[in-house]
Amino acid sequence: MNSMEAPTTLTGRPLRADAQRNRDRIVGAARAVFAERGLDAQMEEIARRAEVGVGTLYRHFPTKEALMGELLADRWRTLSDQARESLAEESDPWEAFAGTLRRNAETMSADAAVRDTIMGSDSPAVWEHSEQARADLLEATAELIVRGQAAGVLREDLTVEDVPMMMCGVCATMGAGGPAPGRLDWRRHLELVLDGTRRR
Amino acid sequence: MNSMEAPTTLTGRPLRADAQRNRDRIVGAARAVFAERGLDAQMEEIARRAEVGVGTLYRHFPTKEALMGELLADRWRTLSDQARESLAEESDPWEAFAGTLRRNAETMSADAAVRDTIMGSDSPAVWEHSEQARADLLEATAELIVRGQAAGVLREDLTVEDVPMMMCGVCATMGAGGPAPGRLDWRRHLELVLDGTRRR
DNA sequence: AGCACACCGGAATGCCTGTTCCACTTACGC
DNA sequence: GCGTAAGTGGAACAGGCATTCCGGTGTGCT
Repeated sequence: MNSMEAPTTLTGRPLRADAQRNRDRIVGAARAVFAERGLDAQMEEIARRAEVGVGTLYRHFPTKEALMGELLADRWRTLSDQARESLAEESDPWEAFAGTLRRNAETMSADAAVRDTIMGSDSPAVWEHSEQARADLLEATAELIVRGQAAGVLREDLTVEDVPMMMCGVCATMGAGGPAPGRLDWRRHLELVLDGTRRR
Repeated sequence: MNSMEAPTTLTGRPLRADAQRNRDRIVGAARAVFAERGLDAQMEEIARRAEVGVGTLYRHFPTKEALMGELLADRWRTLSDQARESLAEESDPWEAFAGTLRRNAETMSADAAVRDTIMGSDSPAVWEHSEQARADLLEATAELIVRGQAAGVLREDLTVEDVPMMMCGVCATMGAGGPAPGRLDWRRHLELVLDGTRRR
């Protein structure tokens, strides 16, 4: 689960050994830099961290958005994997639901770029590449909800679409120590929100 | 309530008539442009909309952040005025609390720049100018909470700081039709969150 | 009316960042 | 070993945008 890329070039041939190595380095560096700096990480920094020239970076990914798109799809795979794990392992429907949201929130708290993307003040180009992966995540989420509702622990009117919405909200409070006075505690925020999804 | 500016120049003298007129135009234009474009509105557009040269704009406000800071303080006055109104007019503690949040959310939904500021991925320079106004808002909010808790309609552990946090979350879903697939409905989000603040 | 000085406009400046270009290396099949 | 297509680095380019500069303009006061 959760691999990364078809290692072929457009002519069908497999990537040359050094090219493949560089590609991996770039993806790794991008993951790190995007995670800490968010969507406005700089291409040059990514290149530097990958110990590669910018030119090389652009040989592998046509634009910044394409690069981010790749990572985004991967992140969504992570999230839906985690959801499906809860679905399989956890027998208590409430814990399965709440636990998934908690775990996924934890994941997003470590990646500023996904947060930025989810809160989406940016171009659609980033999203395009990952429709499928996102759909998978929604599917898993839907199952969690149905199960919770069947057990009578989740409000009847809770929708799949509500979850990304709430997560978007929680992500907004994760901005690493922004200038907003008074500490924001996203874990608490999440608990508050979760309580709002409980069957009264 | 809710005025705007000391109309004096640094030498103490009152502003020249035309200067005062321009200043007003600038503030008006800035309010509009910031409201619709958010924090990354462009100075040139503000100047254009105010029918004024950029130079003039900079004569009145040293930087973009200073200008935004001014508007921000004003917005906070709006919000706390609304809170105090509820406090005075509404006798039902729950409605006073929930109504204020609803009204204030409605206000913020009309102003992209405050939203951006609250979600704060930006410089502290903007905030500085409005500490006082923000403190006022928190004070009013605190009263709403205390009253609600006394009446037993709000969870006992709800804090003043929780409110900006939740509002921050709701604001995140207001991004005017961002690229995120599936419509986000901030009003629903707010209701969900409000339910989370209710006494069980 | 006439003079100073406050004000104005907007072209020009400077910086930041994504993207392109191309002379130079290097992997790999023969 | 050699030739060549694939791959590389990083200087240079381009567009966007806040901010500055300064020659010109109009207000307010006497």
